[in-house]
Amino acid sequence: MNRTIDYYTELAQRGLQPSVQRVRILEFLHANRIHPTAEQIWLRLSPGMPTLSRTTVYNTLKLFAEAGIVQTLVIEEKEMRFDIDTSHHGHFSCDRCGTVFDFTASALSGAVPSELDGFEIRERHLYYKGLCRECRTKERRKG
Amino acid sequence: MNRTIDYYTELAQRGLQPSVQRVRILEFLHANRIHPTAEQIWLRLSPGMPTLSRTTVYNTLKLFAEAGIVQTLVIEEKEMRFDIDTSHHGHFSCDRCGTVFDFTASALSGAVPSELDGFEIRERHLYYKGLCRECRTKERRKG
DNA sequence: TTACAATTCTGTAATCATTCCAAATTGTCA
DNA sequence: TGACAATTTGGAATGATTACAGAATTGTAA
Ligand SMILES: [Mn+2]
Ligand SMILES: [Mn+2]
Ligand SMILES: [Zn+2]
Ligand SMILES: [Zn+2]
Repeated sequence: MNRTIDYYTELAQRGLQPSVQRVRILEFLHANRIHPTAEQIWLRLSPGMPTLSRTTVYNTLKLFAEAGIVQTLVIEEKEMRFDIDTSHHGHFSCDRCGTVFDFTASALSGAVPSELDGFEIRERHLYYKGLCRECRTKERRKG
Repeated sequence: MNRTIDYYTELAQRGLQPSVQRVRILEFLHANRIHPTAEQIWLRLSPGMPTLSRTTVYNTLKLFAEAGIVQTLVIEEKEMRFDIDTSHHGHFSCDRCGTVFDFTASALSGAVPSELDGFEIRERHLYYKGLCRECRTKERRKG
């Protein structure tokens, strides 16, 4: 089982040229389901690809988003996150540790309120914010 | 009926000093339910208050958010919007004209999925993106 | 009122994620 | 191999937001 080949062909089948950079970024997204930012991806890949440019990471993620390979999450101001899981699900962002958790959300698949009759809905997002279980425990210990 | 006095006392009751700038910004938010950005508020208020600083608008909105007077919306990357309506409701953002619409969303009041047992939920947001009715019509005409 | 401290406001500089852009590199195919 | 197109690179530009330090305003007590 050669993952690199898998992702190489996945890109080719979608009509995207499977450059080394694109395959590595796609690999990273599949292997690290952490809703990373562009910067996080660059930080993790650049040791193994010293010439990798931040701009390439940004360009590639934009390309992937347009091709429907990833969905973009805007939860915190300023930083965009990328999710290789494009299915309908909700996100919980911890204010303390910054982790973004997935959760099942039937609300995203149900009917649209009549107030939006005639609107064309292209994306639906549900996100919660607060403290994750671990961080909540830690906060309690401190008081 | 003197709105200025109303908002003056509203701030005072919340323990916030009702400065001229704060009252004007609060007035604006009540009168213009457009989920404005800080920049929009500044652009609309500065003609009548030539010395108003952008920084003051940002500081005041942060203060209002901490006091629970407004809720902050992060829908588009980079720009934060402010909503004087802090009740649970969903938002639809039009990709074409940028307008942010409200809609009723029972999903925001319901039960939390068991995946988030033990989590402390502080905020819930539901937002859709796409084309509003008007923009959809315009797009169709063009083909 | 007056004086002084505390709070608020102002304007410029700094920050930082993202985008722009032109040059360099790589891929395609005759 | 040679030409042309697509992709990558890295440094500069952008733009919303924040930091900061001095100026203005307000509150308080004599
Ligand atoms: Mn996810
Ligand atoms: Mn609203
Ligand atoms: Zn946490
Ligand atoms: Zn529209």
